[in-house]
Amino acid sequence: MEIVDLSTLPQKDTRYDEFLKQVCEKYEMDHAAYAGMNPAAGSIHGHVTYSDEWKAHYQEQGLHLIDPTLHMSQRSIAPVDWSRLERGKDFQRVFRDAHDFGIPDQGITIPVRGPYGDIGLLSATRECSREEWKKLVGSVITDLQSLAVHIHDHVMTSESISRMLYHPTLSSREQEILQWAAAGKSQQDIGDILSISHRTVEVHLRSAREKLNALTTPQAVGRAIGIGLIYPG
Amino acid sequence: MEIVDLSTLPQKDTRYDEFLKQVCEKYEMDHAAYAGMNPAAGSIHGHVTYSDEWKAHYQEQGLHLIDPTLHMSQRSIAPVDWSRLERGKDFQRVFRDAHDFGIPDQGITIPVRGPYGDIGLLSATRECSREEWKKLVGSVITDLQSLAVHIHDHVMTSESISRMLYHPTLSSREQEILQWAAAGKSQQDIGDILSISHRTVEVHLRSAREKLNALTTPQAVGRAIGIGLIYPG
DNA sequence: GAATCTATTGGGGGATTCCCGTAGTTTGGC
DNA sequence: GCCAAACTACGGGAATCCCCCAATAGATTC
Repeated sequence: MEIVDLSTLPQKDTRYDEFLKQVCEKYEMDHAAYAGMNPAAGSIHGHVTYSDEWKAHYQEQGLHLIDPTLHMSQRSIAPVDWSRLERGKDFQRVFRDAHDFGIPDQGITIPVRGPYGDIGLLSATRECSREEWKKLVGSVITDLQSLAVHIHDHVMTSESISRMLYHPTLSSREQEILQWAAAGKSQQDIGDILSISHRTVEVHLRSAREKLNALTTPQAVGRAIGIGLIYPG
Repeated sequence: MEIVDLSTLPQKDTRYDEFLKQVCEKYEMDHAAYAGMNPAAGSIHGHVTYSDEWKAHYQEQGLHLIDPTLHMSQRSIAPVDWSRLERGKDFQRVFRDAHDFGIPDQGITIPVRGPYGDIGLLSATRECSREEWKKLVGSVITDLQSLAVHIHDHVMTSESISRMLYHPTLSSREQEILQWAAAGKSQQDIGDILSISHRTVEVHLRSAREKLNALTTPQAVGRAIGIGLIYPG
């Protein structure tokens, strides 16, 4: 996974940073962050109101690989209050570091999903008492959900980023062969079915794995199904 | 695609119908409808406040195959006002029929996506002037977005739906290991992660394949994702 | 015409999966 | 208490997958 800090791009679009700042002000938050990711394409990109030092540290340390807020988002639909995250090793690591940069572990993340396996996350943090936080969240969560959809939709439909993040396209042969693999056929079977060498089948499977950023065929099949390139066989 | 009317099931859960009715009342709508679909698994299920006659007609005619509100939802993240739908052949067909059953073509559909490729749609309609409708939508859309997430999350995690769709149930260990396989881990990797022998991992994968009636692990992963037992890793 | 991409086939070899067993412990239900 | 099922663990051997390499033909692009 590679991190792309959208604010450093040449076609930098300051509207998003501005947008996040406004979110902070309007909803009385310390920080707001948007992250978009596409596991199949293997990319993460984002806008944050955090300090540049934290951004640099986060990227240097590869914290995106263990960030529990990112992991959570891969399986949740509903907003997740950080207090409900599992207090594991990764959590300790990320939030201990975050604390050193003045970022509290009191926050909320709202995931939204797009049609191409893309995931958008809108997070907001605030340092205050637990009671105060609960009350705040209750009063702004529906607005934040709406904003999360809005910003993710906006980012994904913008030309510059969508080209980077769009789900990979398999060649018709790759798609065909992956479909047979999902149907439980071995490489030899597929070769016989398509009247080609099982060697060739393996080549196509490999390139399909590469395009889907998958380490194994099972993972490739899973991702292809997840983004609708093939169907469960 | 097969349609399942959740309200006709023996384990019928009237809370959803009740919920939709309340949505109508609270937000001054004529009708509200929830539809959940999983293109990968090829299923559609739903709750509606429409008349039984319309439900029957809809299913008999197979209107779900051409319903533009369903099609739209497969590629959109943001809410879609029906006035923005393409006025094509399918639109004419569905909404002409709908009109005969007292359902207006003024409505809005809010799509939400889950981690398994599942899509939830919350729709609401109201017969009134264009100005009135615009004003109404503006004032309730954020609430509806929030409700859409809520109901879809609820339906997808409810026991009844998963039982209804006849899913083989994997043991927690099998599910866990299959999830790691979908994440691209080898049997040896998984054994190391879970601190068990890679032989044992293979046993669990085998029984998972048997339960899913799959010939290979890729097929098992695909099916498990298709029916929502695991998510693409 | 050259370069690039895709589809195709092949060899060799190591890594991995998969199927055939056996067997002890735990867990939950009857 | 008993039984079925799940979970754990181990091993041999065959099948399969996966990765390295190279090579040809056709289509498209520059």
